[in-house]
Amino acid sequence: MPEGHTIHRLAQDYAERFQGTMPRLSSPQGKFSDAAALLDRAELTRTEAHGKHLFLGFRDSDWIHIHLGLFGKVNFGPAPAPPPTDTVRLRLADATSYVDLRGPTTCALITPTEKQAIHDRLGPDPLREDADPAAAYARVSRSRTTVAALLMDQKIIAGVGNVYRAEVLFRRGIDPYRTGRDITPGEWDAVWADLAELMREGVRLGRIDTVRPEHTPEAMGRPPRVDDHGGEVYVYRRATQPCHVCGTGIRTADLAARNLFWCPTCQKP
DNA sequence: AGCTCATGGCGAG
DNA sequence: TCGCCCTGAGCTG
Repeated sequence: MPEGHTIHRLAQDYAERFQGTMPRLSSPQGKFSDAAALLDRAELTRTEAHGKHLFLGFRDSDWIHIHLGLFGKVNFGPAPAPPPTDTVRLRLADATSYVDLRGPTTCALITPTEKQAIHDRLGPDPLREDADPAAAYARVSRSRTTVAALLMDQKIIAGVGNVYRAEVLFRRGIDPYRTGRDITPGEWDAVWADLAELMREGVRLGRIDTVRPEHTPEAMGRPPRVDDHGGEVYVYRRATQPCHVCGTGIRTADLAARNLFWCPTCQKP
């Protein structure tokens, strides 16, 4: 379940196992059979991530565009690959390993032109070298929309999802309902820098950890936290529980069909 | 067995 | 803003 860090990690993992090899491609589910047949035993030449979009490059100019959506999952394993279940959209397999893709919103064969169009409609990605935070701020600072909604808008900044949005706003002490035009350049710089650091750590660890050392359960004398999404966070899915910093009950609300979480004390208007 | 919910995003109105 | 698409886990009964 994917925010940008997951996708960048997947780009690395696909490359580590298959780059330079000519894997078998198949679509046991059937929805990607034609393209899989076309690229069967073609060389995987490179992989790339931009925000939540994953690109697998074959030969010189064939790309598979993958977007996991909310439900998509990727599972790697060692050869021999087990018989696939009927929900596997795409399997890559070679002599040493296999990888199964299930439930993606998108899995499509695209041209370099179509790939470029996807890059063009995405905002800068804090995990990419070519990212320009000023381009994002130019749009944020002109908008009357809430900063919480802007952070989820992939045209403005690519790769941030519901967890990073809630956590970075908490860490910077920013009320989620402030508007974009109310965010100062200094605040945006700090949000961007924080996201870049948190997401890089997310790629490395494969999970979202946002709690500073001084606020961990051990440091605060609290019992160790058990959470079903795996990471240590300040506010995400902690509605009504006490804030790790000030003890105020964490609040939650619907914002653009997603659950928003924040501390009304630590995040001042 | 059926319901609800989840780190996402699209198109219609 | 709503409905819809993709899947699976964790409930309830």
